[in-house]
Amino acid sequence: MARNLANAATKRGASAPKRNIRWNGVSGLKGQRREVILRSVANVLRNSRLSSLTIQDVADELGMTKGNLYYYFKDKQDILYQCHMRSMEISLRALEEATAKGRTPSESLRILLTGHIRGILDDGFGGILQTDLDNFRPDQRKTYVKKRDELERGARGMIEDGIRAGEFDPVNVKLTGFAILGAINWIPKWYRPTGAFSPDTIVEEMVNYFLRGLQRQPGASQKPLSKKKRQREQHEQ
Amino acid sequence: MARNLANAATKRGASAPKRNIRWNGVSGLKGQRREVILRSVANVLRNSRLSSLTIQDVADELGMTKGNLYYYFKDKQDILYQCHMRSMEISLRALEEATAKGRTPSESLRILLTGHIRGILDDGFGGILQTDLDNFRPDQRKTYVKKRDELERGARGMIEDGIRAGEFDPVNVKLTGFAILGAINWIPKWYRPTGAFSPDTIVEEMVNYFLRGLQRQPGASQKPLSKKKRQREQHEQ
DNA sequence: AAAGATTTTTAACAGCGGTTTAAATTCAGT
DNA sequence: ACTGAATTTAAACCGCTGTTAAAAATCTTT
Repeated sequence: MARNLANAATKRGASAPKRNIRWNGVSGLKGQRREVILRSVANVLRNSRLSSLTIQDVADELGMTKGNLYYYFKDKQDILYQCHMRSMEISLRALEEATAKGRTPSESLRILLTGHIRGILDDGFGGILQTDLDNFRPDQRKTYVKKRDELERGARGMIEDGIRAGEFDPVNVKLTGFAILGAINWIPKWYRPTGAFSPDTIVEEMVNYFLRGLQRQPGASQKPLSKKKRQREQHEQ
Repeated sequence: MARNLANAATKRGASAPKRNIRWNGVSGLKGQRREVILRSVANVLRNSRLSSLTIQDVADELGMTKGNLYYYFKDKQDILYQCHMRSMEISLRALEEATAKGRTPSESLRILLTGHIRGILDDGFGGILQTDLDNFRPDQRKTYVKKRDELERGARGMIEDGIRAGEFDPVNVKLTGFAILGAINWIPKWYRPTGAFSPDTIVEEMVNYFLRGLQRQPGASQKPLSKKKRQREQHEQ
């Protein structure tokens, strides 16, 4: 019964029991198992809804006792936080790829949004986005919000670039960004892996729609962009 | 101390204490107070986040004890359900207005989305949308989902009409509908009444963006709409 | 002022779910 | 096989929060 986690962890990597690292490092054995647990949370998240995400559920999914989870994580909040970060990292990778040189704003934005959506659909951490950050510890919230802002700023930057380049209509960058990212964040609410729409279809169709709304209309009036008045931030959580 | 609710209820309507109806009707005294309570939930929802929406909070907001709430509602679930319905009714009113005769699809859709967003921003029940329907009683869920589907079908219908009329691009109606409504449902996550954006601005900017993404591009290829293959429903909650 | 219904409070209950602790088990290395 | 470290379990704890029941207070009517 004590092999469950180990089994899960080494399921893919043959049966080689050779483990030379034993300490508590990021990539140590304990660290690996932490990842297994987090992936398991993602699984639970896929099926049941967030409101019923209980420590017990996660333990059941793994076939271990809930007490054991506290050997790997400080508390539930910590687990949730880690999930948030995993999810965010995937999206930030997409941002990185998107901001590579030599792309038009449309191309960049398409890559970013595609990667962002795929991350939500594929890795299963999407559902975590519904959680609010209220019971994060200050440092956790700070770290997470920083990265989230990075993502949002990235998306907004591309929209701005597109407007400046005359490729996009002069929309309100911030609100349009909220609209796009909000629509994406909402996906886990209706998406079901067994449903009618494949991730490919969803990505294709949604990203197309998002971009079409930005594309400059030939007959549109050219409003002068950027009055440069830094509007106060409106974004609590 | 027993006047709190009454005070709140009659705050606006002068100090006339005449109450001829006493029974438990929809519009009876008890019914009126129920509305006051629900509005109070909306207030709590505006400030704190949903995860911390506790019966105690609601009672505090009203200046009464939590036990008293059970004189007006069966249980917490019931309260939440009522909030859902209030919120939905507002949106359905917008749908009704939007589907009046003699409007183009764009016009209809604009009215619907405007009313829907305004409802979320103004009445304060928007935050309730984050809740999942898991712990609804079957009948509650059925009733609510029926109305929600009505709203979604309404929106989709307008998109379809627009495509048929050559006014909109031939998008995937369902997914585009998810995108639009999802973006709207997400609004309570970032909107703050004291923030930089007024409801007017938000409505204006978002609805414009949503419609621009639908508008037929002059050079776009005309895909034949409606293969009529009823795709399986993908929408659990 | 009294009676009866309505409304509110008080206080206690109950269960769920996160957390802790110590004991038991497993594992790696000798 | 033995030892100590790493891992897991079992069981209990505990606080929070929804809920209930009965008593107290208030209001309405006569």
